[in-house]
Amino acid sequence: MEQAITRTLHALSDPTRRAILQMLNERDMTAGEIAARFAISAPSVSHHLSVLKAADLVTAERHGQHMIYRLNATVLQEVLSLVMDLFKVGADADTQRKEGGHA
Amino acid sequence: MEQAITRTLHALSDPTRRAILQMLNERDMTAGEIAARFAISAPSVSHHLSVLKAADLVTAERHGQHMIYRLNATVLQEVLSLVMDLFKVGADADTQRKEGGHA
DNA sequence: AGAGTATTTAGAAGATTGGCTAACTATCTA
DNA sequence: TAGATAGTTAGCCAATCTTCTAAATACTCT
Repeated sequence: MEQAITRTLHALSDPTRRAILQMLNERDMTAGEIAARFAISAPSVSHHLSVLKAADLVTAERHGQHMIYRLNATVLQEVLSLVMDLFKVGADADTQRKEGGHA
Repeated sequence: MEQAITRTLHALSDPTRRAILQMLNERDMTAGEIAARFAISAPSVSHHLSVLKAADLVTAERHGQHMIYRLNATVLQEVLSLVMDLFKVGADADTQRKEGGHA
């Protein structure tokens, strides 16, 4: 669980991966469509996608020749909420906790 | 700004650094007090503190022989909010980009 | 079955990270 | 001024990260 947070935050700490997540937030995309929007090679993008998948931030589904990637918005939201909760950020800790019961 | 998010998320992606932030969320502490709670060496803790300081997640103030570290809760909250906003998780992608104005 | 397209896996180079010990700087106290 | 204490900086090493090219796998179409 602690491990999961580490994996998720690490996945989010890379600008390319965040850009991928933002693209997927607009719409589902194939690996090729995603790769086409970056200067780095397709295998590198594929690797980033596997990191995001390992962190459960995206899901992948094969459609014929294509792999369709989809944002796992729930997990992203949960982890960020969890981190916020973890630190009870903000001077007013009780304001933070009211919304806390999510998972 | 994009760079700042990367630095902050990277700083948060290490379990030791998150533990330090949680400790500082309870109360301000000296470098020595923090170091004493970990199995790793004092120089290693000092390095983690410098990473957190570079990410503006903590501030440091000298008090005589001691360095007192303090959580910068505002920055932590802002960055996490920013990331949530960035992906506007769970919401319609339509509203997503409009609310960019935060910090 | 064979050719072509989409994507991943393998293996390697180069950069970065996180840990260590040793040495340095800064401050306090005698 | 010298010695002790607190913390950081420097230099090193092993592990991990990001990227690449080349090769393998998965699927479609003829």
